[in-house]
Amino acid sequence: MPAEPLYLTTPIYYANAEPHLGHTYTTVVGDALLRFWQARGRRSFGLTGTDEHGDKIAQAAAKAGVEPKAYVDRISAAFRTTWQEAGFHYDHFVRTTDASHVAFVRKILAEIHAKGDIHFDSYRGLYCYGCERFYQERELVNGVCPDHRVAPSEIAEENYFFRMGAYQERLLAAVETNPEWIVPDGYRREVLALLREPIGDLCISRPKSRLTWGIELPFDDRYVTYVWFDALLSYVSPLAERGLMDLWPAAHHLIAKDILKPHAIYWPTMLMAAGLPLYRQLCVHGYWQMDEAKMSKSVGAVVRPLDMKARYGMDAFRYYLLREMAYGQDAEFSEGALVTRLNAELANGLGNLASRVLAMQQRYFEGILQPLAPEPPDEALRVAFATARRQLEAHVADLAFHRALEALWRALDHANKYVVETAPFTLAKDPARRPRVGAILHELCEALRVTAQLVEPFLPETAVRLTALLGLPAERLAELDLPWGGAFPSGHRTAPPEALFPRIET
RNA sequence: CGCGGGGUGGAGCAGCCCGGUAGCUCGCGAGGCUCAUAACCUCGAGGUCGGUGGUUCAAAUCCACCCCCCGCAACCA
Repeated sequence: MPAEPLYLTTPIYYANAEPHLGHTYTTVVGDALLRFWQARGRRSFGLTGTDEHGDKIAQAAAKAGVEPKAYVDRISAAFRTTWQEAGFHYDHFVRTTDASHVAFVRKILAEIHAKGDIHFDSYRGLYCYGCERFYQERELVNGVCPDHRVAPSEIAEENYFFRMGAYQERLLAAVETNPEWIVPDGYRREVLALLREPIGDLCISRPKSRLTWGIELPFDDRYVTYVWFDALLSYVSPLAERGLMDLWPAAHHLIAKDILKPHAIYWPTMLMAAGLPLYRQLCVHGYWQMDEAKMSKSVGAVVRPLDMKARYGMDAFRYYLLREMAYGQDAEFSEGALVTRLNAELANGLGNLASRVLAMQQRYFEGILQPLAPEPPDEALRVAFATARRQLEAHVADLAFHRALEALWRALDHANKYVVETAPFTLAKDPARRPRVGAILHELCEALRVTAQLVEPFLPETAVRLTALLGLPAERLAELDLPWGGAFPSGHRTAPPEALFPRIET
């Protein structure tokens, strides 16, 4: 396994609404990756958090009748408690209102300004006083603001601009020479297409007359910085604060496709200007499409993660998200499909296998493990699980979680066939065949143990429960290289079965 | 106009990057088993892999063109 550490980030979620399906998906992926690599001995550090400044938040707060800080305190807390109740792992939760982050942003802005990459200029555009924002001509409907139905005024405003274009060539070279830098490849091609056009300058300030909810520029107190300089730097500021800057070059950013441009264009040029190394990889995923006709009324257009947890269990929800979407592509979210997978793959596949094995183990041997005595079908079973591990690990390294799970389920299918083919329940009727029955069940207990280990990053609760049912200590979960046959000492006793995934009747 | 993604048995999808028996889940038909969460196993029906042309001994997979569908186009993962 790689010696290089892993610094994994989710986006720093914009704190203008409570956590929904999109946030949850990215965070599930992050959690699964952290668990996966930690189990394999890789040093890792996970970051998530909330992006709390800006227009939209000031407006949302005003609408809610509270101060911006009170508003973001509430939303940020909602994210944190949601992730906690969902059982997600991460090492740091950053808020862009953290004092250390604010200080870090000001420091970087001052440095880039001193270096000459930030200049003051006049910006001319179509401004709607009702919306308090500029419009592009193509956004207007018949020349008027779509909300207020009035023609915007052309006004000039002075602002600070980051000379992003100065780094365009270096950025292009970086994208061209490193094909793994932005994955999947479709998104890299999209970035290359963007870089065929001049990227120009990036407006990075807002006058306080228009927006006060932001970080004041260190070189002009009439302005606050706007959005990206603030938000993107939150990937770095927690490391600086904690003395972990050595992790920075190992940064892998998980994002959805809507924020590709800021991450693939603004961010690397900002890093170049700041004299920091580039992040290691940008991992871009698609959207969950919602077909409202297929959603139950109680769910509606917004899928709340804790509702899903309450209804189906967190592991089933995680399984569905990871199994259904091919990372990078869009997928459709449907509760019906979730239930189908829960029943077919979790309950009938994994759950039922555990149930039948533990039941026989209980019935024939009162839970006591019997000695192994490998025969050809047993060897084939071992090969199936060894193959599953190899494929699963290769697919996770490729972010192909759907294929990783599929690979493990092929082994589980093999195990279910193995039960029918070796028919321990038939052999058990013949006292002379009892040792063979015991050996078969031992093989199956090993299969379940390996399953618990391999599935842990994706279904952490299930892994723990299955390990406990096998009568093993939780630490065993991390011992991935324990040889087949080495998990159960002589006289070991397994627990009576219990349903890991009750079927959802439809 | 541009960019991206799709078009694979009844439904939903994977496979395509690294050409060589078309796979998964659901649904349907028949049978088996009885350890198990009416679960499990076997067999079967059902596909000219959007179209045309090309490369190749060989193409769902590579290339070209075309036809449909869906997103994006300065701040929703």
